[in-house]
Formats: sequence, structure tokens, C-alpha cells
Amino acid sequence: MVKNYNDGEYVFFQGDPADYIFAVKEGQVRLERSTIEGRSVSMHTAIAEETFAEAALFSKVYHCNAVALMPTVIHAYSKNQILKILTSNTDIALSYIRQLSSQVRSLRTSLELRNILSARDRIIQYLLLAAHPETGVVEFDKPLIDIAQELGLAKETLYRELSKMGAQGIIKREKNKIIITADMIQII
Amino acid sequence: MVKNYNDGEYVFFQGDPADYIFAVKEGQVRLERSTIEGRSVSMHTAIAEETFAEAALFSKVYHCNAVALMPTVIHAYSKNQILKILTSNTDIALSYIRQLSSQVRSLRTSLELRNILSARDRIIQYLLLAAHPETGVVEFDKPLIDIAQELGLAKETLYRELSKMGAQGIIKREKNKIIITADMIQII
DNA sequence: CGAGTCGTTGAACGGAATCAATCGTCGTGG
DNA sequence: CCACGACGATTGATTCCGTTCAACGACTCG
Repeated sequence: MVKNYNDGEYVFFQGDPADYIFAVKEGQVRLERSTIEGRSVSMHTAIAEETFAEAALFSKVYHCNAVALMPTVIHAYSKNQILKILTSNTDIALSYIRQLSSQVRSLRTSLELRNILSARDRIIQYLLLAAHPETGVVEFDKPLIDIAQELGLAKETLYRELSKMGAQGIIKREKNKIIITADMIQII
Repeated sequence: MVKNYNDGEYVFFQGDPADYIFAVKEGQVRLERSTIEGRSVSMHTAIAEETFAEAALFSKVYHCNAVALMPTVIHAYSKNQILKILTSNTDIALSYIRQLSSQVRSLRTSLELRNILSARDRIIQYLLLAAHPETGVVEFDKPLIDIAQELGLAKETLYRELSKMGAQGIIKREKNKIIITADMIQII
């Protein structure tokens, strides 16, 4: 089921009966928990192609609010239907487990990156992880500005560090592409 | 199956046949990926009571190395056995899905916290999330030093901000406990 | 009663965010 | 077809905040 939301419009509220899980097709949705005295804390921001409220499968009500941060297109999937499918078809259940496992791994990696304080080191580790293991090529399907966001850095910091690294010859830059040179290895 | 590892001992290597998934009982295990030229990048550090290499369920080989960072006790579970159980018993599969979903949610929340630059704000959001919704009480089952680590802050920073907040009267501190006062709400 | 860990505070430094300005590029519509 | 606007990329200057180093008190546990 496809639905459209405007900026600021709520998809569901904390306490609503949890009947659907969702996927963002376009736009962004913030998951926020209401705290004491009506304040809210953002728990996650789901972007395009992400699913959210998966935990609703196992809960009678939603435990947070979901609000669109811009005009947003969302797919809603009936929780009961999904549960039925998951219990009747072990292949699908397993494939869902695989997907979740891979999500856990990727989230853990992101978190581990954030434990690196130095911007330079964080970028280097990111590049090493993202690089093709043989060729040392990192290809980007999104602007650097988004990468900066992922890395938890100001875009300026990322630009600066990259151009420094370029000057030092430890990376080479092409359009939508960064190539790690052999020199990087000694630096680390 | 229980196994013991010494500091620096490897549990498995990248490329080894993936026959087991694991849980850390005591100690720590670092998951690291080998990159070009034999360097390694840490992808995750699993601590006590955490599972790791769950993605091995769906892979023939491990995609990273696992190395004990201290004397460590690990439980190993046969991948085939687990797969058999998951496919034969949908209840267990569902419960595993639940566990993974909850892990995803919690990891997303941690990551969202890290997107907050200001130490003070990050701590406040953390406290609000961790607080009992009615009473505003946060109870700790581990030292603040570990909380600081979780938050990605130097312990000194956490101590300082907490004592500032205490002085401002927006929190009250007791042993293993922080109470959020009504005053906090206006400050945010 | 010591050893080790946790908690706390001070001082100084450095590095990343921020503000600001400019350029390049792409798509769009008049 | 070109002007315009939007957004990404880039560089400079400045500020500020969190890390780091250091030292010390408190507490727990063997």
C-alpha cells in the first residue's frame, strides 16, 4: 500500500496499534520517541529504500512516532500478512534473517567507524573498507556530502582531508571515484 | 561448545569455512577485515554477552578475522544445526527475527546519538532515552566510564557535563542513578 | 591495608565545526 | 539556446569545545 506524506505529517504515533511495517521510497522519515513532558528524541532517520518499524512485528503498539521530514512516499505492509508469510514459508523467514543480519553487521561497522576520533583516520578506515579489495578503487553512487554525513563529519572537513590526501599522493581522485594508492598503506 | 582464547589469539580468519556462529561469554573479540596489502580494519568489537559472525549463517566462508583482545571465553554454535532449527521451527525463527530487529533498532539509536555533535546534547538525549518514561530515573548497571565509551566521549567530558547539569539542577545524582528533573525539559 | 578501578577536577592544546565566499555543473523553463 | 537557480565541491579564517595529560580522592575487594 503506497501513501504520500507532506513535510511534518505523521505516519504513526507512539501507542498506535502496530498494524504495518514500512519502507521509505522517497523522502525521509524521523522516528522519535516521546519523553517525559511531551518532548521528543530522534531515534533514527529513515531515508529512501530503508525499512522502518520492523520491530512492530512483535509489538501491539508502536513505541515511537514517525514523522515525514519532507514530502515522502512510503510503502506500508500489513504486519499480519508478513507474519503469516514468515511463519508459513521458512525460506522467506531465512532470507529475512539474512537481511537483518547483514543490516546488523553494517550498523556495527558504522558505529565502529564513529569510535575513531580523528577525521583523517576515520576517512582512511572508511576508504579501506569501501575499496575494492584488489584494485583499491572506491566508487560513489552518491555525493560526497552524503558520505560526510555517514561519517559524521562536516562536509568541509571531508573535502579538506581528501584534498590533503590527494596532495600527499596516498589517494587519486576521479569523478565519483577514489583510488587508494599503494602509498597509503605505510601511512596508517 | 565452549572455547578459551588468549590475548591475540584468532578465533577464525577471513576465508575460513564458516561453520560456526559465536557468542562472547567473557572478554572481547575484535572483528577485522583484511584490506589491501595485509592491513586490517576493525569492523566491530564484540563484548561479553554479544553474538558475532551471525552473517556466517548465509556464507560459506568468514568475511573477516576474529581475534581475542584479552583472555576470552566464547561459545560456538554449529551453523548447520542452527539452520536446521531455524528451518524446522518457525517459532524459533520468528524469535530470532525479533531479536535481530531489536538489535537493529538499538544500533540505529546509537548511531543517531552519534550524529549529535555537542557532548552536552548527546548526553541529554541519551538520558532522555534511557530514563524511565514516568519517573525520569536512569539506572546504570555499569560504570559511567562504559557509558562514556558508548556515547563516544572521553570519560572526563561525561563527568564534567554531568556535574554541570547537576549544578544547574536539571539532573540529580545518586549512586548508580540519575534523576531527570522537570527543569531539564525547558533547557533543551 | 594496599591495589586497582572509578570518579573528579584542572590546564592546555589541537582539531573539527562553523561561517562565509566562490566556482563548477547540471537541469529546467522561458 | 541561454539564463537562471539549485546543489555539489572547494578553500579561507575563526572560534570553540572536547581530548589529552596529569594529579588526586573515593571506594571496593581480596
